[in-house]
Amino acid sequence: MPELPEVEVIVRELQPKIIGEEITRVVPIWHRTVVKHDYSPGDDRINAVERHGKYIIIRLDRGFVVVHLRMTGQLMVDAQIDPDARHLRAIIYLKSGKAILFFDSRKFGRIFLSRNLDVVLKNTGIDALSNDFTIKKFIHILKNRKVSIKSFLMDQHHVTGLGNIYIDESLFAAGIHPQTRVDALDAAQIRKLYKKIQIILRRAIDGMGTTISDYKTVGGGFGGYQNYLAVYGRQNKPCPVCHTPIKKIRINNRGTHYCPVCQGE
DNA sequence: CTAATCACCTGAAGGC
DNA sequence: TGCCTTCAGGTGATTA
Repeated sequence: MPELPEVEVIVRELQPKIIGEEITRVVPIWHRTVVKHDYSPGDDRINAVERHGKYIIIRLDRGFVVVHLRMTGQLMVDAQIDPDARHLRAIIYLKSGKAILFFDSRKFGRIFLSRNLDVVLKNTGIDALSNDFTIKKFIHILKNRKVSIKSFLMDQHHVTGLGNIYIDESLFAAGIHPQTRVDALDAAQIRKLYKKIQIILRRAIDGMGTTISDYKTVGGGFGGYQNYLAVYGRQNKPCPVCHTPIKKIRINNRGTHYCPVCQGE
C-alpha cells in the first residue's frame, strides 16, 4: 500500500526513464481505471514527474497525467507490451516504442487526464514533506479539532501523504497514543510529532519504502523499510523500546498499532 | 464539524 | 481439497 515514501521512490525512478519522452495515447484496459476530464495526451512531451502526497504527477506540454496507485497499483516502464498480462489495467504508450504499464490487482488505482491539476488534487492538503508543511501551519490546521490524531492524519484534506503504516510509526516515535484527541495535544507533543513525521518519511524513502505485500519499485525491486517498523503489523510482538506487547485496535475501521506503555494508556 | 457506514475490488489466510 | 468468512486499506459518497 504505497504511501508518500513509496510514491517518492517511484517518482525518482520514473524521472530519468520518461522525462523528454512523448506520450502518444493512454489506453484503458479496465474501464474505470482512466478518468478523463478534458484532456487526451497526443504527441505531448513529458516535462516533469512530480509528487503531491500519494499522487504521481506527469507534467506535459498541454496537461497532466496524474496517477494514484491506491492500494495495489504498480507502474513499470517497458518495451515489452502484453495487453493480456495479468492485472494490467492501462497502457500509456510512448513514442519511443516503450510504454508505462499500470498494473493493479484490486482496480482501485486511477489515472486522471486533466488540463487542470487543481481539479485532480482538490481533496488534498499540505504535502507532509514539502516546504509548505511548517510547524506554524501544522499548529494552525490542528486547532480546535476534536477527532483523534490518527483520524486527523488519515484525512488527506489537511496533511497529505501519510497512510496507515507511517501514521502508526510516527505516533509511536512521538510517544502519542493514536486515540488522543487533537485538541488534547500540548505544544511539545505537536512539535515532536511534526519532527517525527518528517524523520520517519525520510528514513523510509532512504530505505526505498515498505513492501508489505504488493508494493514494488518501477524496476520491480522491493522496499526495505518493513524491517524497521516498530509497531505496524507487529501486534503481540515486543515493543522495540520497552518490550511490552504491541496492541492492535480499530480506529475508523482501520487497524491501528501502538505500544500501551510508550504511548501511554 | 464529526462519526459511522458503504462502495469500490481482489487475493490471501484462517476456520471447519 | 474446498467452501465460506474475514481482513487488508485509500478515498469518495452518503447519512445521521
